[in-house]
Amino acid sequence: MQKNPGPNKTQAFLDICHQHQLKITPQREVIYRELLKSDTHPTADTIYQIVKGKYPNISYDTVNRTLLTFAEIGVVDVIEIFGGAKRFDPNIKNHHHLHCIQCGKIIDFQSRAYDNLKVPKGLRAKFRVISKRVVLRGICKACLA
Amino acid sequence: MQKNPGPNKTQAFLDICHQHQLKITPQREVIYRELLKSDTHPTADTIYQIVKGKYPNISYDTVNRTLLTFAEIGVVDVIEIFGGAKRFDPNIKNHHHLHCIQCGKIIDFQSRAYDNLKVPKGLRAKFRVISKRVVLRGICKACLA
DNA sequence: TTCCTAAATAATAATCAATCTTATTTGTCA
DNA sequence: TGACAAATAAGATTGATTATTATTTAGGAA
Repeated sequence: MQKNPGPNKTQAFLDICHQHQLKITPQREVIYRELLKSDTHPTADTIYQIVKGKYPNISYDTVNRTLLTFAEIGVVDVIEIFGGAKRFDPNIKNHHHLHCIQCGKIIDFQSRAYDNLKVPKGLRAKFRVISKRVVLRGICKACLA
Repeated sequence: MQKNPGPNKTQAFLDICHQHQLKITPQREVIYRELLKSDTHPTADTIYQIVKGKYPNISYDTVNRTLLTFAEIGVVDVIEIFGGAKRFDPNIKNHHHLHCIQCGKIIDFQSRAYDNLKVPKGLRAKFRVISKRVVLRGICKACLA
């Protein structure tokens, strides 16, 4: 029972690439596909290691650049983790983070309430808010045990 | 009219060092003093450049290690900025961030409402929350102009 | 279909932040 | 004061990311 990206997501990806005048290359396709299959916020290097199994000639730079390009056109999200490499997340729905300060793990969660947080009145004149994210730092279940 | 750290803050700093059995070295004192004077969330390198003016022999490693030590004993806060070096913040009161995605600036703000955010019910069993931070990403006033 | 061109890639070098190693120096306490 | 553990300086090392450049290729035009 493997998670299946489904043709819909893949098609949407191709459409967005076209919208942005990005060429569809085998590298981009395989990178996107592998990222979709993942559920652990992989780093560029993790994706690189996986993809290299199928395309031994691919370079790390291509993987990293491609993932950043994906972030620019909005098909993936980039997560910055304290003290570590960037992580890429195919889940682009607005979400928030649990950050375990023991093991460093980042866990996504959804919260309608957090999505709808009110921006403090005093700020509205000084800053145009585009997105909101709540980061809860603490200890995850595994580390508590 | 320069911002003055004041003897109280300095004394509190010395006390906390003693509590943690940290030796009081000239390097630690000057690094702490310069960080207190700053209001721009400097990086380790920024502090290094400033301190080097007074102690030409100080090494980057010492500045960086010292700042991390300060973070461990809770006298400074560490901020992770998307795609950049760690930044250090002498303001350890709970606070939140505006992150301008244009110029990269981080602006602190206080919000009682955000401090008191409710943790979603479903999470409480899975995660022990220690601190909460809201990051509002958008465009700052200067960049809007 | 074939050709052309701009875009993308691979390979490598360079950069930047952060950490480690080791010899030396220095706070702190007895 | 003297001893010793802690801290520092200097330089090397690691790891992630970005830049450079020559080569290849996707995709539109003829």
